[in-house]
Amino acid sequence: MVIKVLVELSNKNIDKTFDYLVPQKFEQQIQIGIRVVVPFGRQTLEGFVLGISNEKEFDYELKEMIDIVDQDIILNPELLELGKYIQEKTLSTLISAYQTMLPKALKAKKGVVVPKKMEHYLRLKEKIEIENYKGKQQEILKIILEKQKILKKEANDISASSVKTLLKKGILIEQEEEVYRLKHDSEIVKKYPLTPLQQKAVDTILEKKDTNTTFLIHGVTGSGKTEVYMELIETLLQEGKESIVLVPEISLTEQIVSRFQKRFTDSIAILHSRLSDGEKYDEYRRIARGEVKIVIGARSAIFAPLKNIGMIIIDEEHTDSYKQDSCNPKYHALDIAKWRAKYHSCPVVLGSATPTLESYARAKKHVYQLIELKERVNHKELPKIEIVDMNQEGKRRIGSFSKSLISEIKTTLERKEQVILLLNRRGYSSFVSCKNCGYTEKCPNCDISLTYHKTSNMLRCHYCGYATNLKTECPSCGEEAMTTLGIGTQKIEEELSKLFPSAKTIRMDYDTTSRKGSHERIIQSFQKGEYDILLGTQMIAKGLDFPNVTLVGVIQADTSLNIPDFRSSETTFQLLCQVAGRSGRGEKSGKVIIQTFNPDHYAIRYAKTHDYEGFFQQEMMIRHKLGYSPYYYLTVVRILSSDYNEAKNTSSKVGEYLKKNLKEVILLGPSVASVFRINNIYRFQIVLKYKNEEIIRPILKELIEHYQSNSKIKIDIDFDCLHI
DNA sequence: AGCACGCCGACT
DNA sequence: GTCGGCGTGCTC
Repeated sequence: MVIKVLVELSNKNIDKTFDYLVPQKFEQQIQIGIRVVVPFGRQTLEGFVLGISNEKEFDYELKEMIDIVDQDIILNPELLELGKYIQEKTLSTLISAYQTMLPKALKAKKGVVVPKKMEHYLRLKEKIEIENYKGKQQEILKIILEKQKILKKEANDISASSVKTLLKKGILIEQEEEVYRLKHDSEIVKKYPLTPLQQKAVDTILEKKDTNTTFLIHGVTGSGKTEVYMELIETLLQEGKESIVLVPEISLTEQIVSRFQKRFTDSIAILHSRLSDGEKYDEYRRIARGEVKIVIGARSAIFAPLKNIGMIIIDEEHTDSYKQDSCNPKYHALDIAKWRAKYHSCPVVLGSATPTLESYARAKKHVYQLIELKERVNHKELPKIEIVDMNQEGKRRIGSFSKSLISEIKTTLERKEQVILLLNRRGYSSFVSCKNCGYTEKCPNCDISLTYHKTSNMLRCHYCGYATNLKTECPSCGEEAMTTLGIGTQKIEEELSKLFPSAKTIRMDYDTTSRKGSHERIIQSFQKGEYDILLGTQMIAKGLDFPNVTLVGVIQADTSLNIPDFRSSETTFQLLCQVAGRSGRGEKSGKVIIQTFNPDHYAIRYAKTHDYEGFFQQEMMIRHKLGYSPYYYLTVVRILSSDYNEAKNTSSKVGEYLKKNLKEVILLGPSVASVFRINNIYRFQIVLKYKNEEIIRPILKELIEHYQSNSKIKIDIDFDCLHI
């Protein structure tokens, strides 16, 4: 027997299988999709079995495989196919596609470490008469009779000496078994009756539950999308069908997840980044063995190896973390969802209060079926939003707080209600703005905020390469106040403690949530009313449901507006709508105050009136005019090298090549990437704007292959990129 | 990733 | 003449 094995060769793009002989003793256990250990050169590696045959194709001597890693199949036929699709779609290696689909413990690796958790159990050796035993011994044996086995630890807690005696007498035997790490506690919760609107949404989707249809639920914040999802899932569950639910990031949507968990108890598996490798392995195994009917998790949960999927739900579908863009393969969970839904012939359900322009445009063109939920379940109006023009505040403001925000916080606290304050600072790319008036310099060619490059002290457009010297004097108001400094949550926290010394504030940002479980702790203590004010970055904007929050304040809406990205208006609008939706979810109606230096910006104006449709129309017009998504697809080709000249020269060469071969494609660049140097690797980029993906794929494939053997240059492609 | 092969500079 | 620098290429 000969097997074809795909091994991981980190770095190098050797993406082919190697053939090995199978020793007789393993032949029975060999299946396509399991992992085996093979000798590779002088090293020993794990790899996936992708093919089995009886004769060798080559005339040289084959080596023998060493061992089998798995009894069960890791890559089932669907995942094997899916990997090929990802390879094709993202032009990445097949092995990297398979590796990203799997939890760490099941990836093919070097040294073999399977994190198994073992426990000692006690079982009966043979049938007994319970009456023959008294006291503690009887107590232990009763449990075993009822549950077949008992944890030795538990039995020891009852009476260690009795355990010893029973073992010695040969009445009990001890066995070691692999166990799951996570406890799945059950707590039955009441089902909320659906509103007529929710019921209608459920009915509409269930009508097509056996078809490969994509639905877009456009539901205002508080319209009860989660209840709709749960109802759909329950209906499918009764038919024996499984569901996947994607949420942006479990720790940020803790409240939603716990509602799912309570309703579906032990038929649900929760996958998220804060599980340990062992816990992830356990959850994955439960899914693969068919012990789980519902999988809820962030992006990678889309690969959950369920075998009879009835529906894939993507909540907050506009979330950009559904696209993996930091490492290869750069895939979007929505594409994977569509592929799997086609495979299982089931619907995809997207939900958002602020869908991406792409999704909403598709819904309008009837590519997706649109479902509107325009009412909150509490039948209250959406919270009233007040825009505060910070240009007009002058001396009235105290620090970062306008007069109206201060007085609203004051009255809200007096009413014993809670406040959420959002500081939507995003630190990843530095742009320069005026401390005095909020002005940000934009590229004359691209209408994109310029990025500050410290090394050259220049402002650059990383779309087209335009560059200008940094001026400290603001071109708008004339003040010497152009600065890269931003305000941070810590500074705001300080100001708050001075303004409202008796209010208890809790801060939630990257710094306060890095420890495991800290999100949950912050959310729970705020929910219990231990704090009056929750101050945080955008991680507080999504999904939280606190009935006692009646005021939401946005400290400075401009920060996200000025990010040098063609989606910055959309991101700002989404963020403002999302965070506004945290207010007035209970019996009392809510209020929102947005502080900004750009009160006339359309993203802010449309957010004020909760006018998604209006924003959509306006933003579509702009995207059309500037030639961005959804009118054009965007793909970015990055040229990376530790040698500056090599990177620069190659990027021009690549630019020439693309220009020559892609006549219908609009090329931007080559220019320096937004982060010009990472880890001493210089980065140049070329942006492709196009209507037909099929044209660019073979050309880019050739480009990758051409540079594959070049050790100095790395070509990195992000198909259908969200950001440039 | 490792490790051998291989083709040029400064040494016992 | 040889020792060793690490660029290039291969691993069933």
